[in-house]
Amino acid sequence: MSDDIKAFFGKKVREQRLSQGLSQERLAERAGLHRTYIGMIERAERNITLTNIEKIALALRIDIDELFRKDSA
Amino acid sequence: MSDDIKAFFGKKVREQRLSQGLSQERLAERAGLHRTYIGMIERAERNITLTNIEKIALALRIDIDELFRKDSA
DNA sequence: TTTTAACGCTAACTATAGTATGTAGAACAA
DNA sequence: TTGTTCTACATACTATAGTTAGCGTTAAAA
Repeated sequence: MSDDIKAFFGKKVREQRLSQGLSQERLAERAGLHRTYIGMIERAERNITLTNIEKIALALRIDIDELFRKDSA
Repeated sequence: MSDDIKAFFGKKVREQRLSQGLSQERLAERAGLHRTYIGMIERAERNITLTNIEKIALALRIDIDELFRKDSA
């Protein structure tokens, strides 16, 4: 349950990142976060906070709620 | 910016909680969190993590993305 | 009144998120 | 080959989230 949500979020980030042809490093630069941190998020190894969720959404140029929508579309 | 999102989220939680006629304490019980913690979230004093975002959404019986939608409707 | 419910706010301890460094390996290009 | 890019992973430090206890206030109920 508490792990599912991290896996869900990580998958969403990876989906969005790859669909935009971004590397983890490029996304990290855009978001002002570290290269390895993005990897940890995608691998569901970190319980990310609200402010970093926002940074990633901004870096992906999408709304936050899109990172939580169940239908990927 | 990093504070706006906390305020935005806190307002959303409060809106939803009040619209369901719940006290902070009742919501806290449902979510398995502490009374004062819910207050801190609503007052934008805490940078909440993903797993607690999920707990609150579950306690409010709504999807997480609803807590991030800009149109309250 | 006083009792109760709800909330704000402070303070403090413990757990862990945030952040960075370094190593290794796969894939592909020169 | 050698070099580059991308990613996984393993630590590890420090900043802060998670959590609880306690006190004060307001408002309504008894």
